[in-house]
Amino acid sequence: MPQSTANRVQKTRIQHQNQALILKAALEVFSAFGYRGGTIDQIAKKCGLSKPNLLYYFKRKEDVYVAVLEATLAEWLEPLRGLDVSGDPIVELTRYVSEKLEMSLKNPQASKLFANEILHGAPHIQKFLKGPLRDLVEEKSVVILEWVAQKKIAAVDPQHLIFAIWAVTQHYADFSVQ
Amino acid sequence: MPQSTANRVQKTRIQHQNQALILKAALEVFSAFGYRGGTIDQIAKKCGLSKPNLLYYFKRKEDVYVAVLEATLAEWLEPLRGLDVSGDPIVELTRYVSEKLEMSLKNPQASKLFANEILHGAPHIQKFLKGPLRDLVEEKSVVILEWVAQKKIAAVDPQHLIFAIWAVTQHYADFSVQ
DNA sequence: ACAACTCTTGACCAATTGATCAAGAAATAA
DNA sequence: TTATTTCTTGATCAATTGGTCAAGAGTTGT
Repeated sequence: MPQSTANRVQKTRIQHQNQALILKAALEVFSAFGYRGGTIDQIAKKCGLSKPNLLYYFKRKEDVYVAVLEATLAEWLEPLRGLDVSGDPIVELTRYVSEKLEMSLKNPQASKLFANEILHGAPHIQKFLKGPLRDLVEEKSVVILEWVAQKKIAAVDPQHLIFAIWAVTQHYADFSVQ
Repeated sequence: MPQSTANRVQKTRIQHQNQALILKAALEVFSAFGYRGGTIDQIAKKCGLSKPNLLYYFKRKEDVYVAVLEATLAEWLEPLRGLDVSGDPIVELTRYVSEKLEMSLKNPQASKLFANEILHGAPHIQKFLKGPLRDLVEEKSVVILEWVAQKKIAAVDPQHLIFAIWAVTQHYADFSVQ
């Protein structure tokens, strides 16, 4: 039993390969149908594994979903790193939005995945935002709060602002595809 | 058999009452969990009817969903009526967005319902846009196309612009609630 | 009161779905 | 080779869910 139980830390070549297959298929399925709409049967069929085999790598459906979110979230937040407190808020935020939009257009599936997650109250994402990625979000929240304090921008909850930018860029990406 | 079969046109008092109950509960459920996530059992329990009784008024789950969409869509498009071709595009569109945002804030459930629908490719809504509400959308599409022709705004697909405005205002509403 | 129609529901069904398990096939280590 | 670990899957389960049906309860018009 890999992954879940902790008796094996090292990953086999096969593990790497199959987990990648699963995550790729899972992104397609969950982005198209949402968490509840997507089934592990679909995912298994799409990546050519049997259902029990898929469940050998990820014990529960939710584990697959969380893994997909986690695998995509880091890349997703990347454009946020560039936010510079010493820059002009308009310029900085515009650049961020533009970078994010470009990324959304290139990867509309990830876009839909997160949009769906947010629509349902972001129950899974919040763990990550308060986990390993907490630092980044907090750091940039400070930047935004600084701008607010300097009255350069209207008073907003930084997390909400970030989320809102996500929503807007994601939807623009969705419509471009449609 | 009311509704589906056409042997009864007149609606009973009880029919009116129960259909209203169902639609209200269905809006709550579908907006919270999406179409595939929401169940008719949930809806039935929420409005105090038995499941077969609910299915007496709406034969299929999809019928309930479509009915909710239809019941909400008319009110939803209302702010669009005000778009005036002779006005300034910026002013007109800004006013529209602001009216829409206010409505979204007042009715976040409808907001989430449509957001979910759009995320999944708006499979049901398109029927309405090309149905009884086609006129309104087409009329305002002409307005937008006029602005485009006069180079007052960038070239956009009017339907996409309308959808985009929906998406943005809806998400702002969602985050305000959260 | 009577008949006709409308409404309501418990019981039931078939399909889907997330998940398990034992047992065998493959790969790896000795 | 042989033993051990990893990988794979057919068969199977329990729960959920959309939907049906027949029979009874309630309502309404005459």
